[in-house]
Amino acid sequence: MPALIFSIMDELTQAEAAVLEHLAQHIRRGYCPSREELSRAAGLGPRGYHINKVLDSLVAKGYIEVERNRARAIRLLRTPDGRPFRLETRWIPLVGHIVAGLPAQVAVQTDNPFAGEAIELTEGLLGGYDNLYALRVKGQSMIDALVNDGDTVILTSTIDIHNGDMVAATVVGDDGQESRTLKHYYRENGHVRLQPANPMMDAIYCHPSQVTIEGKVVLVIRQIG
Amino acid sequence: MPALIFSIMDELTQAEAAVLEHLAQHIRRGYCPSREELSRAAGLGPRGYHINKVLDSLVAKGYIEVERNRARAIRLLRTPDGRPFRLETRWIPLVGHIVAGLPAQVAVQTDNPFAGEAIELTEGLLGGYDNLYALRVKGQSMIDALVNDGDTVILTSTIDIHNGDMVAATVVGDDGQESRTLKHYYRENGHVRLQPANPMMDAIYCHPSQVTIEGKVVLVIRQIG
DNA sequence: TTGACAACCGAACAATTGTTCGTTATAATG
DNA sequence: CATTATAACGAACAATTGTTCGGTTGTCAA
Repeated sequence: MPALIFSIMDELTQAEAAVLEHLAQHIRRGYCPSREELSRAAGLGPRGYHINKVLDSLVAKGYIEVERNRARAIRLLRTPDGRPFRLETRWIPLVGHIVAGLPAQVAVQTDNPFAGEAIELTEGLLGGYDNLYALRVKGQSMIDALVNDGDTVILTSTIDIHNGDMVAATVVGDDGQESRTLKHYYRENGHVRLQPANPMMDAIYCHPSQVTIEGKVVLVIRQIG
Repeated sequence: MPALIFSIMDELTQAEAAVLEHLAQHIRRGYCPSREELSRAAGLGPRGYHINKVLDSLVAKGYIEVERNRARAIRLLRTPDGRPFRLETRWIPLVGHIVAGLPAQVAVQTDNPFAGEAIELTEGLLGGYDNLYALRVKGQSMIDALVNDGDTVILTSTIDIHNGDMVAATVVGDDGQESRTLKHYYRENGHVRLQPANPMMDAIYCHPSQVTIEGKVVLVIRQIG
């Protein structure tokens, strides 16, 4: 889901925009600037403490929050362009691979759950899910799910699966052979329908006992180049 | 690309871990805590300024940077689990849609280039590219590129395209009909080969004059559920 | 011009916050 | 047990930083 639209924005004076820009840059590099630094940034002289007026205005317009009588205690809520300024990212552990047919080779869990590789993602991509982990796809066995070799799949191990969810499932075929696929899951009168994402492919029908759900697919990422 | 491996980590004392955790939480919520707050968080009494020892140790271990004689001037470099703590995300403007066959309907540019929808992504996903924009895929015309209805494609308008790059290209057919596709681009002896990502599909060959490159595809994102 | 008003400057003040230093407590070591 | 070292505490101090207030400048309207 893309972000909200912030086209309705209060106008910013030149000083206000300068202060916001300086704030954003400084905070990204570590911590909040003092009012004197901000004052300089706004072109208000070395100790022009008129900066409070500017800050008050920015508070009124909803861009920042200021804690009174505390040093460098300004919270940046939105950047000059009006977008929310958040510091919310999450590291998703990459726990293994999905290989053609084979059961997923889930990496050994060390004592530190974050010891291995991981991917940093913005909260906005993760849809509020918890218990997330990532698998790297090896080979082209998932092409019917529109997932290519090298793609990264983010899954949640949350247990409740609803009809229509895309899941990583292990299917035991009639010949006893196991295979793992990414499919849309439908539970319907006594059997399980696994529907490929590619509408040109046919669904698989099987008995519930043949299917083990590994997790629900939340996100697929394909980095190119 | 997943992040580096941080399995080699200095051990943290309980106090150090507590301080780091408190720092991370506080900074995520806006700004850096003072040493007194940190002291409490580490269980070191209301004004136990032994906190400096803990901070020095964390500096030595590379977790934080401290600016001397400045209030709340602590830079968090890594979270307690050893992962880099960065605040680097970018908002990619969603400028329009790719619709089956039709030329991309690029949204009207307002005076504010960030007025419309946008997607916040971590730098790690963007591979250092600049001039990025996002297109939302409508319909299933890109399935041969393993891109589904609803997927988001991130492109860079950087002009230099190399052989093998995945590009958004507009192709003028022999009948004069325009169509837009996502394909791998190869320039080879006098003609252009556009190779679908799906290895089961065939390439398209055409004359350079028939092809207009819109941009290079950097990332494909599919949000599910 | 004159008055009202807002923007801007600078200095004094007050509060917070970081630093230093001496002391006490606890643990380790012989 | 004595000794040493380290951790912890708290108060005094110093530096930074936020706040207030009086003043200057400039603009606009009457």
